[in-house]
Amino acid sequence: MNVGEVAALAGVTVRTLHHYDRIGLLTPSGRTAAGYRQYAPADLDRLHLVLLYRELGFPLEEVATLLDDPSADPAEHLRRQHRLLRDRLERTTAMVAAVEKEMEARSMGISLTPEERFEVFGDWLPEEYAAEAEEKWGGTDAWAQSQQRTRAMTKDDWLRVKAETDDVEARFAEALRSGVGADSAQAMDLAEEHRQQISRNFYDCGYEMHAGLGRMYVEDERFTAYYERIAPGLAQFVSAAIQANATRHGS
Amino acid sequence: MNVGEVAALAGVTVRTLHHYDRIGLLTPSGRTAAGYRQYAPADLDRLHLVLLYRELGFPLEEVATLLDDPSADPAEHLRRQHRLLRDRLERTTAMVAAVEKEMEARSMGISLTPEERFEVFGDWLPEEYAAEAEEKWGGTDAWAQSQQRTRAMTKDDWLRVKAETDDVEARFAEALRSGVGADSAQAMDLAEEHRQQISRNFYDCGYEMHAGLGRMYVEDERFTAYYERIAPGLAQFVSAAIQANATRHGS
DNA sequence: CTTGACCCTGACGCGACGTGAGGCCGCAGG
DNA sequence: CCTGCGGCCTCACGTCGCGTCAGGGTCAAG
Repeated sequence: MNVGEVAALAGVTVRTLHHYDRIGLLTPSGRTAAGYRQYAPADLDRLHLVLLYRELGFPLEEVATLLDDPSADPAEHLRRQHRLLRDRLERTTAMVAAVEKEMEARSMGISLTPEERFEVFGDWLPEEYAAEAEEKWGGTDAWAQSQQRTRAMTKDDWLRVKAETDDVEARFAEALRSGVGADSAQAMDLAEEHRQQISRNFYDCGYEMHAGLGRMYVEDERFTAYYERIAPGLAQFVSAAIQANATRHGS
Repeated sequence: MNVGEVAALAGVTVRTLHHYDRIGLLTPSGRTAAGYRQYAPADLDRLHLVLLYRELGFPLEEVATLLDDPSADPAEHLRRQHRLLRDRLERTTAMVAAVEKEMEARSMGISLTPEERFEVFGDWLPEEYAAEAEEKWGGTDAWAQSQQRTRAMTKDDWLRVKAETDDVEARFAEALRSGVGADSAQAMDLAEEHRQQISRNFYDCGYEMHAGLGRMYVEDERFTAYYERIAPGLAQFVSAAIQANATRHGS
């Protein structure tokens, strides 16, 4: 098959295929004497995967690394795409619910708080993150462990975990409001609880790794945003408390 | 509220807010003496709408026109967003189903045809299109009519329409395969049937408007892709048949 | 042997920001 | 009082995923 046919079949432009060829994401397996690109069935398979990952928000470069990973067979890709699509489904459902909630509220003359309204944008444990998390930490033991455990979670498990998390976060916020320092025993104890919670629910999180996480809370804007939405200054506070706790344990 | 706080609340970067300010999409309603951006609650409302439309794939410029349209009250936006989100939900569900189908097939050692695999990318009556269609034709009578009628459709209605459409398309494909010309009576009759189908189900489609549609089938790559997926050469064929039919009626 | 559809390779443009650079607030601590 | 230090400001250039010509070869049908 030549470019035009493939483009029509897959619903993309010819230019897109040229682009994928040039960046090495999808090189047609053959060329005619005149230089025409010739796509084999295997190329179509690959294109299919590419388009799905693209749709899910992966940058093309990462799609390439995913597809060129020799340790990932086709079934692996299907499973991953299935997971990501279901995440997306969940997120979209949540957004629909949020809009319906707002419509309801409007029709009753009530108005929601800003926090309520942006809720769905803040609760980004969603696909966008799933994609990136995998790039950053995919392949690490922690990641594998986390994947394994979360896959085994039922909806109830998940709600329990969420409740636990919310609880610690709320108590962090309270500590912050009450004015105690991030290096106070109270704050450090909360940090320790946070660490153990992660270890229990996701992956073995040692002090060093926990400290790394803490740093991320202030360096990655989205994590910062997550904590700032709970209370202004909370990202810094939690991060500092985690460092203090790690230091306390290390010394 | 200043930029940082708003950014944290909404889960976007400060730079994004700067950008929205510069392009006039979201201008903070005030500035301090020092030039600091000051966001009022109304600005947050607007930001919320912006982010939802953005998430739904609208280009920012179009978001601006949507939001600045004085004839669109907040409830209107909510309804539209609700609609678009539900479209997205449907599409994602279809994609999940497609992946599951492929997993099933793999596990049974069967392999799908390329057409089957790209199906979900071809059946783009989805959000992506909804967004664009509204930009191109929003405000025209045809669009309004179509909106009104499709809103009133039940799921069964929709399936019936889809079946009708598939039928005519299949007969077009058959005509093409049988080798009759696009200007044959057979082809023109099919074109006429196509026109009446649109008139019945969507909006009054006169010969001139139909000819315009036909042109689009070959000029817009995605329409072309849609027909090419049914049979190679079908986009041209249908388009030509429509022109011929319009000419026949006009002369 | 022409014609028209399809293919090629540059190369520039664009949308939606990311990412510094260089410099001005503003307020807590010495 | 001034000195940090985080937050804010405005350029301004960089990036990603293509869109869109420009200039030219290719191929099947008539």
